[in-house]
Amino acid sequence: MKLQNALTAFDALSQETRLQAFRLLVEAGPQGLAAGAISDALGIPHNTLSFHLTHLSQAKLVTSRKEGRSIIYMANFEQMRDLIAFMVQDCCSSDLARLHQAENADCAVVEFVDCCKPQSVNTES
Amino acid sequence: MKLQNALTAFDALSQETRLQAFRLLVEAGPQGLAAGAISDALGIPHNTLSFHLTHLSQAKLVTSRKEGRSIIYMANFEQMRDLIAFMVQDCCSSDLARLHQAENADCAVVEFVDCCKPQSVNTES
DNA sequence: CTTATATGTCCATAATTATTGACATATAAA
DNA sequence: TTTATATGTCAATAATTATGGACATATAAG
Repeated sequence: MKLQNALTAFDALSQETRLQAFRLLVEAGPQGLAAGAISDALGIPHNTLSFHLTHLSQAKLVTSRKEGRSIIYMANFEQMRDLIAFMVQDCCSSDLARLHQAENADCAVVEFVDCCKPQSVNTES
Repeated sequence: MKLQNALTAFDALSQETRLQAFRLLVEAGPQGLAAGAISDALGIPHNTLSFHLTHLSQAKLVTSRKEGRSIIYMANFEQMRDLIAFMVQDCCSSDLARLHQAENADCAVVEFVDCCKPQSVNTES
C-alpha cells in the first residue's frame, strides 16, 4: 500500500459516523447491510450517511452491490488487512514488529516483540 | 483501545505532514529526532510542524523530551501496537484476523488467515 | 550581558470537510 | 399507472482543521 492510499484510509476511518458504519459492516460480515439499515442503526439522515459511505467506498474500505431498491454495503477486509500491513511495515520499528508469511502460505503473521518497552535503546535477546 | 482513542489516532495519521513526520520518527527509533530536524527534512515551517507534532502528541502517537534548546520527539510504538490491535479486534472479521498473546508474554501476534487470495508480503514504498 | 538558536503560542485567514433540505432516480407495491 | 420506498446528488451553509506571520520563551554561545 502506498502512502497516499494509507492517508485516504486513515482519513476515512477518522470520522465517528464512518468508523461506526464500518464497524457495523465488519460485524455484518460478507452478507453486508443496506444503507438504510446503517442509517437507522446510527440515527443518521440518509443523505448524510450516503456522503460517508461514498467516502468509505472511495477509500476502498467498503464495496457495495445493488439488491432491489436497496444498496448493500460490505466491509472490504482485504483493504483493511493491507492497511494493517502498511502500519506494521511502514509505521513500526522492525525491532518491534515484523510481518511475515507463515510456513502455511495462506497465513500472514504479525509479531510484536517487546513492544511495551519503547524507551529501551537496546533490544536484548 | 476505545473508539474515541482510535478516532483520535486515525485523525492524527490522516494528514500527510503528520504521517510523514511519524514515519521519520519510526525510522529514527527510540533515539528520536529534534523538531527542527523534522521540519528541515519535510520542508515545513517550524510553527506549522509544531501544530502537527502537538496533534500527534495528543493522540499519544509520539512522546517528547527536552534536550538543551531542542525538543526531541519519539514514536510511541506501544500506542501504534494498540491501534493495530484495535483494528484487528474491532475492524476485522475474526475469520480473517486474530490477535493473541504468544507463550512468551512479551510478544503479541496477529494472524491473518487468508482463505481466498494469498497476500504478498512485499515492501512497496 | 548580548546575541543567536530552537521551539512554542497566538491569531487571523485559508482550506477542507460535514450537514441537511430539496430534488432526482430507480424499483417495488397497490 | 400511481404511489411508496430506498437511495443518491446537489448546493448552500456550518463546522472544523491547517497555515504561517508575529511574538514569546528558554537555552547556549560569544
